[in-house]
Amino acid sequence: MQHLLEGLTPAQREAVEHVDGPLLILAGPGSGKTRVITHRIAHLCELGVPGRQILALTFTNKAAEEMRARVERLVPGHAVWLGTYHRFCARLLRKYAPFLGLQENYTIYDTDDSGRALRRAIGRTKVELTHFTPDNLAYAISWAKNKLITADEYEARPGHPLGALVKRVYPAYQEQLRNANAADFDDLLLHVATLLRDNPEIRQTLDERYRYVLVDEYQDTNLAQYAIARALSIDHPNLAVTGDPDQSIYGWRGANLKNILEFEKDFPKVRVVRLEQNYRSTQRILRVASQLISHNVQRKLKDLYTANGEGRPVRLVVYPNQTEEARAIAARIAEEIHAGRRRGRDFAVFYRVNALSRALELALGEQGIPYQLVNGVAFFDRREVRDTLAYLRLLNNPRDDIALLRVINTPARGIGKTTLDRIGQYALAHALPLIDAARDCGKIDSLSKRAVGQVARFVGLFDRLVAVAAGPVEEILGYLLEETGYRRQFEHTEDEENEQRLANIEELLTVARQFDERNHHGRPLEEFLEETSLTNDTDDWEGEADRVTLMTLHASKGLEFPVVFLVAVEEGLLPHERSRDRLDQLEEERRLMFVGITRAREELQISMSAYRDFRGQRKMTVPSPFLMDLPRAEMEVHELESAWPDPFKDDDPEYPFCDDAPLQGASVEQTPRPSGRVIMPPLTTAAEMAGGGPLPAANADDFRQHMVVRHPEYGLGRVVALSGSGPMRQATVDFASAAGRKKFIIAKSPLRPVR
DNA sequence: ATTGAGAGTTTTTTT
DNA sequence: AACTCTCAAT
Repeated sequence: MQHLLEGLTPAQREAVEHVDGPLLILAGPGSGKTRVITHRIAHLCELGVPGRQILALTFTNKAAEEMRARVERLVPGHAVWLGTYHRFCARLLRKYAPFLGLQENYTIYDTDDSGRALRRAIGRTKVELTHFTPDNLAYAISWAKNKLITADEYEARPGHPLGALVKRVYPAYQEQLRNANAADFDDLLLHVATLLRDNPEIRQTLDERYRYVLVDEYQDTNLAQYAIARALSIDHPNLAVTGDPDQSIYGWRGANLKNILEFEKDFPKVRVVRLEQNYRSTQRILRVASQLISHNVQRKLKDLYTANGEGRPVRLVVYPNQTEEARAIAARIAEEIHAGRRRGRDFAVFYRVNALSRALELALGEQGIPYQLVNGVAFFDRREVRDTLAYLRLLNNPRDDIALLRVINTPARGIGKTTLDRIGQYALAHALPLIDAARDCGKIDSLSKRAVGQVARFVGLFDRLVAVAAGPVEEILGYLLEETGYRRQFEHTEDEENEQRLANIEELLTVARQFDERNHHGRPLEEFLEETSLTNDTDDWEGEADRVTLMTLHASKGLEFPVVFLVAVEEGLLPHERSRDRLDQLEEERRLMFVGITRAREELQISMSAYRDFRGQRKMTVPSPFLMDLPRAEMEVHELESAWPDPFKDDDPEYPFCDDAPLQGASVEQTPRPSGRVIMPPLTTAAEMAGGGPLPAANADDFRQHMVVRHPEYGLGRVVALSGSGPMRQATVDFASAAGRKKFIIAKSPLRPVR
């Protein structure tokens, strides 16, 4: 037992040794929170608490996996229930489905599915969507669910047109789901919360069963999650929550900061432990973080301190455009790696939105640096994967109309919209799921003879598939891919896209095989579907892999890296344009940046670029107001006084900056700025960032005839001729500048393609 | 019923 | 820029 307490501070130890009664751990970034939680779980285990009485809830799969691994290492073999809220609820719902009008094989609809269901519901209610989009409605319904407002209970605020619409559509949508034996993400929580509220015996049983409940990232709980945690902690109020109000970044998902701020009201006898010492970052990084977050008004004061060293100055850099930004970062990473000072996995680059990853991917690719994109295009969102899974879902839950609509004509079977409409009408009239209506297609008069034949064939196919649906998932998949002809449509073509599709299908088969190996009980299909619905990526972030990590700020929460780059800190992006108008949203954006900064252990660079291509357009940026919140005086600021172009006489948006800016690494004091607007002209080229070392060679294969390229001395030019190959490949370039026409050996030249 | 062109629209973050 | 949706031609 002693090993669990070794090396802990008194505060940490207090939290770990706490056994009965409510516990609130207020943990700043890098304060060893995960360590405390996992050690506390282990401690409980060693005290003899059976693992099944411990319930640890997280928000992300990543956090859950991390914790599971650490608990397993500390006390192997204890079956603690550890996972995300959604997964916990999904499990519970399997068991108690009938209480909520569902069957145990219910389907979990993700955002895409529920959007489709919602569209159908809108169609059924015949409401006019003149002023709103389905997305508006979806958001409003989700909001209501997070607030524990059911379809029956929903009341529109007087004079709110959207509310009036929701009042009509929400029940219809809910009926869709119920008929399809499906639940959306929000339902998972809402149903369980309702279950616990309306069934005292069940609540009591579960309270008894889950004696010790832990909730991580409590600042991110919404009302439904809050209600669930509370309901499980009435007879046995051993609820331990951890969180940091300054790291609340999910307000848009209904997270309610009050839950953590008022925890002490809910449980007057709570023990509060504050973990404020930071073990992660240098003093400088921490000061930047503190200074930034201190600008939030809605905040409890908190001191962050560390015994770590001063560290290197935090750098603030302005680049001319995002390509330069990405290249400079890539070059810097490459240099550190080649010099043997760092490894790939020491680095992370954070950005506000996924769309910003592309320039970075490209630049890292040019340098040959392996990187890992976290939560980019989610594997399970790809069309072929969704199609295939839809087949599985239909097999598992034949009432899943959304799945049926997805697969009935995929691949094309000559069952078109008209046919489907007619079947849909029949289904509606007879209160049948679509599959049963399809089975009755012979009785539907309006159908053409040909249509009846096609539909009947599909039903036959479906029945053949159902016959194998109890087996291992990989077998079901393999069979259905053949039998449906789904795989065939991508085979025997040269099409690169089709090959990618096939590869993804193979990948899905691998996922299935791995699942089968791990799971030998009960209902493989059902559990496989649950797992895939609640996970968004197969290649979860592997801290082990020696790769540079690229991810959104949201995804970075809970992680740490020796070196962090935070890019595109620009007005409209961070803070995001949709968060500008409301103070609470703006403060959430600031917290988001705070989270990003505090991921860094040793080095941090914050950057923006003067121009950015976004949504297909090149625009001059405005520095993020958050940059004004930073202690610029003690940072290493890279900027030039003179080079900022006049935005009003910008007739050449291509390249407003000279390339040979006399830029040294020395820190430049920030000058006073007029009228609250930061003037931060650019500087810093890839060459400069690389510390004056030789430029990494360009990849000669990237050059094409007519391509626009850039030369640090001659500026922009166009490739007029290419010759040779490999290291001797030459390019002839016409420069716009006085340099005129020049010839280069690409590998030895500093030529770079533009974008 | 299927395909293709053109228009139109969109985009935060996650389960 | 990339994607989806709509509508018309096949």
